[in-house]
Amino acid sequence: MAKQVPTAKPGVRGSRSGRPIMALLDLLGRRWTLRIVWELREGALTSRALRTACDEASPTILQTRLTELREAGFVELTDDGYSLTALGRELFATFTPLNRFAERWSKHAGS
Amino acid sequence: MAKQVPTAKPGVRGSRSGRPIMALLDLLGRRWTLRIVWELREGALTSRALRTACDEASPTILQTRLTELREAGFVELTDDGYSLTALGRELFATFTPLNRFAERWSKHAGS
DNA sequence: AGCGTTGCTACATTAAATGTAGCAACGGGA
DNA sequence: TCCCGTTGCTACATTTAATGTAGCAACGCT
Repeated sequence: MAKQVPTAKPGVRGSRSGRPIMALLDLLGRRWTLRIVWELREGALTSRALRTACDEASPTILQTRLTELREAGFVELTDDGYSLTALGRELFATFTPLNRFAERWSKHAGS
Repeated sequence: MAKQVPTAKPGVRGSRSGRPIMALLDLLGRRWTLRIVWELREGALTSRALRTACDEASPTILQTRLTELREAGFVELTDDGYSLTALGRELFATFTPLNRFAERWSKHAGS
């Protein structure tokens, strides 16, 4: 079963400070998590396709992150492969300004 | 000197794919990075104060992340301690929807 | 049956983070 | 001037996480 409360696993301190943003930052601040959500933005991917999209990251860690993301309710496994849930799509939507910011950042090109 | 191009260090694959968002996701997807930006949101903090804010994270990794964030142009060291640059404040601004999302997520409370 | 794909796991190696300690440099006081 | 607290930062041994390679069982297809 999925967790009933969106609390990130222990391992990174500050995960259970009670502030949801902390749990979220903790979860998103783990390797490949942001990338996975990003790669699923346009639709479902099979585990292998996701692995390819994530530059052949090790299946071990992808599986770990996918499990975490599923427990958090951001990702689900459908007949088409892994896919963002409605909640996951909401999460991705918050990245949109981040993407635009990244473009500006690249123009900035060093301090 | 700071890097001239906002390319995250090697170590995580997909850092130098040419797409700025990838380099940014890579940088932000490292432990404590998001948290540090978050904790600096309201003003400068000394390295010790930041460490306290980050739940006594090890100074080693905080220093590493601060160096990366400085090279990326998001953080600077002022007389008052570590502080977000104008660019860093822009970055933080993109977190605002994330914060609101985190609140919704906590209400959602498991799938 | 045979093949290819799926999601997923084992496990040894390598890399990163942690925790504790402590450094040199600066700034007050006394 | 000497002491004391603070600053930013580093060393280093231990613990934890990620990587890379291999391979499993289950499903679908022909």
